[in-house]
Amino acid sequence: MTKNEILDDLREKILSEEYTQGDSLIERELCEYYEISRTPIREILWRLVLDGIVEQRPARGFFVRKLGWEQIFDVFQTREAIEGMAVRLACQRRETGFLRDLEILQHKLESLPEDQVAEEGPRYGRTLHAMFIDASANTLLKEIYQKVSFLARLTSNIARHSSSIEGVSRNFHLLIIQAVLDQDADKSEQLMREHMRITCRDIIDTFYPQVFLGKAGGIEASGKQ
Amino acid sequence: MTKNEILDDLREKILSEEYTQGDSLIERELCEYYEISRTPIREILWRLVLDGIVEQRPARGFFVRKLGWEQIFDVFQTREAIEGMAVRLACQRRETGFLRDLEILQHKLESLPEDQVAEEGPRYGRTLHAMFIDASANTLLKEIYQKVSFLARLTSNIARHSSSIEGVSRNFHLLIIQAVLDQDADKSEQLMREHMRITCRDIIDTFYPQVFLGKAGGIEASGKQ
DNA sequence: GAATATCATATTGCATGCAATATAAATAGC
DNA sequence: GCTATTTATATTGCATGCAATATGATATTC
Repeated sequence: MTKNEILDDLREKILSEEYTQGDSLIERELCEYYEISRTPIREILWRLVLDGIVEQRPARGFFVRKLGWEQIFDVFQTREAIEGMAVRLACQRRETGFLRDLEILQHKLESLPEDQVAEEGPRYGRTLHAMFIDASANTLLKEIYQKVSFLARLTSNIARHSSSIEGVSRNFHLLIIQAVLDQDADKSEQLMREHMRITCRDIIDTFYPQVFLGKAGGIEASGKQ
Repeated sequence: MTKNEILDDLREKILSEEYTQGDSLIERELCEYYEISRTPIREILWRLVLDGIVEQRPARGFFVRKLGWEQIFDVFQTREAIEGMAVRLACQRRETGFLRDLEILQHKLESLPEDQVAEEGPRYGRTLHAMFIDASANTLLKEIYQKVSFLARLTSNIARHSSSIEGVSRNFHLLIIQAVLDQDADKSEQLMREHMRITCRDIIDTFYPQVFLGKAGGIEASGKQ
């Protein structure tokens, strides 16, 4: 295994929760498993810190980042900011390649049978969101999104494959695509932000229903002060 | 010098452009200068990569990140997204400590004599922006802002101390503070975003006036495609 | 003289031994 | 029996030698 392959393998193991969140990543164990020495392993671990999914504590070592349910809000609020701006910027793009790709995805989403939305939807969704980030032509936004998307996977592995949530998402994706094709920057951003807020809310409702004790205050009353 | 002191020292040297952007950071030279060995120096360099101001290229080493003028747009667009969301979230905060600090800053800004705006303004500005990020109570947003603020310093060291730009910024800061005190989330976000767009534009106009050749297209016509 | 190939040097990549520190387990004191 | 202290172990932190690679200079060919 090359160093990059080890990096990808370890990242995948963390994202698929083969390692439990909060687990200590012991250098010697990783050395023995991957049959390389501590120095390159440490470099790999620093790269995963850069990805946001591992953290390093001085004199303690490296740990798989632990994200509580309340961090779901943090991730979605950040996505709302980042992806809202990205899709706004993407509206300026008129390259035929980008527009063509967008229309292809539009048709695929439109013609997706209801019973396949839960299975195929998430993949299309990831592609679409990444396309907007690319189209923003903002390297810093892209750099940040990389990290945020890893954390999104880490917070909501479980949320995938819920057919009702994916159905709503597909409708948002179609509306957003149309807004971008129409070069309506305000509308595209507004839709993307609403998409993030609603998806966040749906995930909480579905997987952490106890969070909204009464429905009085919504998020404010939920424990995130 | 402890390792943390070396980290701070090196970061400061990079941010103050004692190292030229794009420069190679040679491990052995740093070792001799700081009188420690390569292993801890490499750890320090990885932390600076995490700060966004250093980049690592395999088999080539570490380099001071090089940001062209066109990256100023990237940084301000990202700040617009991040800080717009942060100030929106900050509007929810009603802790007396936060509100008091805000009012103290408000009075300081109001009573700041015109001829001291260029000198004192930037410092108050940094404090205020950091306060909003803190008040957002979003750890991910804060984490990202850390990096973005370093890059902001790296792109626009020169922009500080321009009294006309700082005068405009002060006025925005006062308006934003009032919006937050009034808990007007929409207005606070809208003002923060406008603040970022205008500051970006002013910096380009002042320090890179050749960018807007004709004033036909604005940013779109400027070279950032 | 220009382009290419070869070689010398500088720099990073890797492995590993020892030191310092944190964790836990066992023991002593109350 | 519980707490505090000591001791033992496990793990990271640091330094350094050697290997692999990239860079730059020199020489060689056309």
